[in-house]
Order: sequence, then structure tokens, then C-alpha cells
Amino acid sequence: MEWDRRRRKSDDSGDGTRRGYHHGNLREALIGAALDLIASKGLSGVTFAEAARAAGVSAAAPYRHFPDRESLLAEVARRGFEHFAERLEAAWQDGRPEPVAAFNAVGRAYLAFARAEPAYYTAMFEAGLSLDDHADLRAAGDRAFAVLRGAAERLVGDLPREGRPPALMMALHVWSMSHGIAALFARADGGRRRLPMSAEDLLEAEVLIYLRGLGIAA
Amino acid sequence: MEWDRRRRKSDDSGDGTRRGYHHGNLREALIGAALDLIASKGLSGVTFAEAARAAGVSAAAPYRHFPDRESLLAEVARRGFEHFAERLEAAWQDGRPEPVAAFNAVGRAYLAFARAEPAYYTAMFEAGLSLDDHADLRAAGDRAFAVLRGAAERLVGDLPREGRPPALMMALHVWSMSHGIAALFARADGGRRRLPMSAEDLLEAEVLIYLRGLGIAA
DNA sequence: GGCGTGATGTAATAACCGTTCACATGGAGT
DNA sequence: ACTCCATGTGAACGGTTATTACATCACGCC
Repeated sequence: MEWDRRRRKSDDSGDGTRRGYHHGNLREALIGAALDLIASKGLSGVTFAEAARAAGVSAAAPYRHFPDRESLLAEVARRGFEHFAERLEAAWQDGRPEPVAAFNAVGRAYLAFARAEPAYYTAMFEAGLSLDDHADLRAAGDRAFAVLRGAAERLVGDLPREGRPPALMMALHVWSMSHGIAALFARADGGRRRLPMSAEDLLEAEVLIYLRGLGIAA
Repeated sequence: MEWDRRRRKSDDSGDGTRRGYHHGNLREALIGAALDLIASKGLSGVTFAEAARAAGVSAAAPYRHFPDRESLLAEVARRGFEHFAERLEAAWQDGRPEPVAAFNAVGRAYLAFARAEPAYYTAMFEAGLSLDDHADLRAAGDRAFAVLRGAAERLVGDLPREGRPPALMMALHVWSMSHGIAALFARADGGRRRLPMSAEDLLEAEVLIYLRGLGIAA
């Protein structure tokens, strides 16, 4: 790995603790610490000072790698969107073996990510990061959305030309459903309120009804 | 008003500035300051110290009215849900003159609230407040949701018994759509990304397609 | 192999915030 | 008039962000 070459020879124990004057991989260590802190103490628990402590460096060291605390969170969120896009792509599988089923798989993958990676999801959608201040964050988010949009285009393509809805609109609709359910009901803490069904089933039913409304049958 | 009686006679200028040793209406002043701070500096700009400064009292004074900073935000969010429920009820109008049209009005009212009251909306949905720690907050949220649920029950009631979907599920679906669109596209800053149509139109189309999928025509 | 330099980490510091505590004030009721 | 207690004050503690001058060392260059 790239960073292995940069570590000091006396610091190759692999346990992540610092050995010499230089950490050798502080940037990665801080990102990892931020993820751990989100998971254990929530967004407000993510502290430059605490992340630095976890990495075994002084409180000022993180400023060599991130201009400020928010940029650290933005980088976590950016990576979250990268992983997110990968998961969605893996679920979509270019619409194979069957577009509607693959589309439902994308929806399930959306919620699965929110559940399996609550720390990333929190940084991505709940950290209040401005997309204008972090252009690369917006780009990563766009890449994830592109999967939804591509899938929508495929589904819409099977409809007769007249009355065919815009694929972009359909993608936005499905995104809003997925995000709405994830934000309201599929949070790490089990969601903001109790449900009579799983968030996954709720979303699947919602998408199914929506697709039926578009004339796309399962 | 109630609090007027509690103000000192020398403090009835009405400009909100403190005159004597006691403020007379600090609790309300803090809530107002919190709303202003959310609007001007965002959630992280809401500071007990800053709110106290705005009210012209010392930094320790707020603790006489709220156990901690989070409780102030929770109270703001609670009031937000109260107003929210009122707006939704006003839009629904018990389903008059026509249920589907009234239902769409509820959706528009949802987004209108997110736009017109970004400070409340932020406190309600983006402050990361635990509903378990603030029972009254949950109750206020439930009251707002009850409007959606009642509307859903009305719409579902017009369907034939066989295959009639659960009203609760339908209410959750519509809530997820509304919240998803509000969170993703109708934020105060104009939303996280550009849209080819207004958030209101996007939601109206989404609900329309969804209702068609349920067999409820416009 | 020796050297300089830029990247990386440290210590010290200033400003700010949440929170607590002992104490001060004065409005309300007796 | 007097007391009570809700409300506000000032000082203090520990923690956070961020900046600055200084320390260390890995690497490339000769």
C-alpha cells in the first residue's frame, strides 16, 4: 500500500499506534477516528482534539492534513458517497437479470447502506455540509445519484413513448423516497419512531406502488 | 399576554431589551434568539452564550429556564412541530372540498413550511435530537403526523375493501416522499442541488403517480 | 555518504463555549 | 413590612477550535 512506504521503519507494527516523531499515516488515522467517533458518540462527538488523541498526536497535528474540522467530516462524507455509489452499482448490475427486480435491489441497497454504515450515512446526510464549500463532495454525491438516474432511464425506456415520464424526475422521486425513509425510519438508533413493518418493506411497497402508477409492472 | 404581567413595570418598552435585574421574559427571548441564530449562522451557531448575549443576560442565566443547550433546541423543535401541525391541518381542511386536491394541498403545505420556516424545520429534522430524551417533542411530532394519517385514512376509505392498502402505510409513504424532497431539495439554501423543476411540482407529481398506483385518481 | 529542505508534528497560547456554584436581587404573597 | 424563592450574576473549570513559532525527520540532490 501507498502509505506503508511512508511509515517509519520503527512504526510498522500495524497496530496504528505511533512510534516515532512522525505518525506516518495520520490522515487515514484521523478519518478512521472520525468514523469511530460518529459511531460511538454521534456527530457532535467528532472532535479534532479527540481524533488527534486517538491517533496519538497533538491537537495541532490534524491541521497539517485538514484545514478545519468541517473538512475532515467532508472527506468522510465524500468517501461515504464513493462507497455508496459502489454499493448501488453492485445492486443495479446494469439491470440484470431483470430491470424491475434490479431496481428494487437498488432500493434495498440504499437502506442497507444507511444501516450497515451509519457513520458514513451520518456524515453524508446529517452533518449539514455545504456542497458549495466542498466541490469534491458534490461530485461524489452526483456519482451516486447517477446510478439511480441510469436505472431510471432503463426502466422508463421500456415504456411507450407517449406519456413517458422524464427519467430524471423518476430518479429524483425514488431518491426522495429512499432518503425520506432512511432519514425518518432507518437511522442507526432504530429510527425516530416505531414502525409496523421494516423500513425495507416500507420502501419496497412504496416503490412498487409508484412504479405501478407509472405503468411499470413487476 | 401572559408574560406581560410578569415583566417589570420599568421594562415595558417592548423592544425586548432588558431594563432591570430580571429580564421578565427570558425564556421566550432565548427561544427567539435561537431561531434567529439558526437562521443566520446555522445549527452550530446556536450557542447558549450567544443567545444569552442577545437577550442581554449573563451566560449562566439560560440555565434557569433550560437544563442544557439541547433542551433549548428541543423546545424550538417542539414549537416547530406545533406550527407544522397547524399548517398541515389548515391545508387539509378535513378533506374539503375534495380529498385528493386537499391531499395535494397538504403536500404543498409541507414544503411551504420547510421553505417559510427554515429555522424551525432545521431544529425539527436536522438537530439530531433524540425523541427518547424529549418526550414532548415526540408527542408534538406525532400530532403533526396524525394529520397525514387522517388524510390517508380518508383517501383509502374511498377504495374498495379488497386490496385496500393500510392507511398507516400510505401515510408513512407520503411522509417519506415529502420529507425526502424537503431534505434534499427544499432546504433554505435552495437545496443541496439544482432541480429541473420546483420542489413543489416534483412532490406533486410524485404523489400523483403514487396515488395512481393505488388506484386513487385525481 | 553528507546535506539541506519541505513535510509533518509539538508546545504554547488566545478566544470561545457548556456547565456549575455560591451569591445577589427583587417581585409576590402573607 | 417582611420573608421567600424564582431569577440573574460573576467566577471558575474543563474542553474545543485555531494560530504561531519551533522541532524533527524522510527524501532527493550532490
